[in-house]
Amino acid sequence: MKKLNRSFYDRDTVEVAKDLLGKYLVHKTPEGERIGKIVEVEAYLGPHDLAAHSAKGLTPRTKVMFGPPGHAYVYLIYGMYYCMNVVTEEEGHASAVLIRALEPIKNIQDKTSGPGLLCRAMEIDKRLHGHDLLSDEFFITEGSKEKFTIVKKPRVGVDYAKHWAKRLLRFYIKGNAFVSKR
DNA sequence: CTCGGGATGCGT
DNA sequence: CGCATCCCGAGG
Repeated sequence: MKKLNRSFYDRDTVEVAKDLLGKYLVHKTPEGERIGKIVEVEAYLGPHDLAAHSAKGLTPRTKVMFGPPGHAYVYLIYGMYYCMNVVTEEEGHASAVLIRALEPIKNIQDKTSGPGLLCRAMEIDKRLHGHDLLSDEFFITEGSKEKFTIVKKPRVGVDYAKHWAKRLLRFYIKGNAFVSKR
């Protein structure tokens, strides 16, 4: 299937987030090619978005978010899970889309309903932090041409972000069984 | 250097 | 609701 190109990611973050639904995340590991369909995402809109890591400015950790679009921003959360984001918009904009749930398509054994779980199932860890998603081992492709309704909700776990916590920046495929339960 | 807390998930 | 488990970022 056709790999998404740079210009797909170099667009408005909310548009990229919604368009990522239904696409296929592919990671080629030594054990085989792991593929999951993206069914849930969240948009993080840059340094002015108090829920975004980039709101703390350009630090060693967030440097990738400030970089060019189409790269993976992977970080460790609560000392035990990794979360994966796709960097969006032009360099310096520091926006990203968090991948929150996948529907297993190929070579996936473990659970994928949640950002930490899907990284474990896809073998995504800090080695892939900053990785270019136009590479040949880790990328996103077009999905099936199915029709679906997109549900919009507040983002999960960002109550600290004042009015930004209320914004409807979480998107998922209505009725999909693999959307995370929260 | 210390220290508080986190875009989580699971068990109670 | 508690907790695992550790890196980051702020402050001294």
